[in-house]
Amino acid sequence: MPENVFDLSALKVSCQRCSLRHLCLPNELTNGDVEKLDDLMERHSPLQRGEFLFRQGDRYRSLYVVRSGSFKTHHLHKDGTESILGFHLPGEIIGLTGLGNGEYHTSAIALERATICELPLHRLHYLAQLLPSLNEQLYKIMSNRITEDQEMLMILREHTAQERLASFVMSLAQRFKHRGFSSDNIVLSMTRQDIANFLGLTLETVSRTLAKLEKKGILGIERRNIHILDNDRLHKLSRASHDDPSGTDGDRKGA
Amino acid sequence: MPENVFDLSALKVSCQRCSLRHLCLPNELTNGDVEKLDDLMERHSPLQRGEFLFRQGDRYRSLYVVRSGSFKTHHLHKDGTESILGFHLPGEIIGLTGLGNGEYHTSAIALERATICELPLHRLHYLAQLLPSLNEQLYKIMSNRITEDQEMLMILREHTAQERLASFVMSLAQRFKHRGFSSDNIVLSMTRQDIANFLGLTLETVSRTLAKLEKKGILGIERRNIHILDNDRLHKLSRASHDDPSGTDGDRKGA
DNA sequence: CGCCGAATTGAGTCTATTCAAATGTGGTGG
DNA sequence: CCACCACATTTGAATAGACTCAATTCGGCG
Repeated sequence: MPENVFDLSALKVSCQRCSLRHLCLPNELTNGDVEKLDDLMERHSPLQRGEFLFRQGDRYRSLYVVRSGSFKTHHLHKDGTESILGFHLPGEIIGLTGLGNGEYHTSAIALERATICELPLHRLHYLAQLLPSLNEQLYKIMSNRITEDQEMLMILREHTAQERLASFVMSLAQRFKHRGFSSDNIVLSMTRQDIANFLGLTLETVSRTLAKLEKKGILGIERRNIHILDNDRLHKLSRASHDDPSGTDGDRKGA
Repeated sequence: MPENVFDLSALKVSCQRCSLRHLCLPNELTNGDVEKLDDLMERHSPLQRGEFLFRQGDRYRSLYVVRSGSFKTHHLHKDGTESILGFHLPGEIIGLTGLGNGEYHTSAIALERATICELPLHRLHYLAQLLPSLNEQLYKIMSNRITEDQEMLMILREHTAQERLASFVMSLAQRFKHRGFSSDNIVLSMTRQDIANFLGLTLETVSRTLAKLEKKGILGIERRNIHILDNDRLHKLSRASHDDPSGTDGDRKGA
């Protein structure tokens, strides 16, 4: 790649000049505080696709922020099956779980070539004194994370396959948009199986449902590339049953 | 009940003498620190069944700890339906969501007569400086909460009605046990509808499934009272499909 | 005693699953 | 260049678990 504007790993990185600054830990911090934070953070060489950032059961080391690329976190059950707990885009935090008992209870895996910033645990300990505003920021981040997980709970409990997929696509689109990327042309870095696992469906159902959304003219799908053709109808599908009783699509759930 | 040993609201309460001390915020704090915390906390007169502790959309006020009784938190959708996000027993924290955007995104309702302790937000702000160990404790609590929500996600995605119910009952039993109550005789303070909503099922399915567990001799059920008759089989049912491939019960999911 | 909500029980339906096979894609090596 | 393999994805048919609709029972309370 001759000119990759977003390949942050090639630059001498700093929070201050990072394009993700407003999405990430430094959000809402003063310039002086960002400078202090900068000294606490560590950077590393990129991870390749499939590489582990940490493994379930590892002693808790650090809080991580995705700088480029994407990750998935998953929990491994004793019988070998896995549960995907989330996908993580640039600017998002990995490693909020595990502070409680001192070890990660999930594994984090790069879905593509990716870079991260690291905030080691031992620095977290005196961070509250050094950077009170970052301490508050961390409270907010964790609180938001709880809220997000709870929203996911609601989606899983009350939504059909179609609604889950619609929510999933919209969520990704919004997160892309928030990062300055196109919001109606998203690239999936995960497999259908990963999506199915995350949404509590089978990969067949994901495939079928995406095909159905394509046939309706709501999405354009070519392998990992998804074009959002009709945002309004997608939005209606994603939460129609709860927040918007109207609907223009033909087939609906139930009698 | 003429002599209710656990009716803490009748005592002049303090964290130091509170029987919940080791379950609650003061956990792992030194005596001196608990004394400081004591000064930050506020107590109130009891709430009656059905009373709101706070409502969705209220400006964020405080972190709450259940002292006695129980609560449910739920999110109200625009169409009037509700999603129950959790049940809260003595020693458990309410109000971790909402720190992020400054307002509660759920409502908290007493399921029975209940008392709470309150830690106002404006005190949280300087708490990090005053009580560094409590600050760390709060990180742990929030981290654990994220972990719990994620475990709930896994249950909802991969478990049948029977497995969900088994997990739910076991979770309650463990939490009761942890509080010094009987672990094989639990009293439900919530309705079947609440349980169904929480587990992503219908109340009919909850009723039927509980009946099935009773017929198997695993549970004894009389209205809101549940006796755990066969803990081993209950445990197997709750997560047999993932963490324990063996099973002694007759009917299983799938082919 | 009768009302009302909570809970149980029954019958039929539907969504998503399971099992199965085919298609497509990318990479490897002859 | 193309055969071949591994893997992801699509598509089809049948099954099953949970849902919806509906009626009944139970229990508390005025």
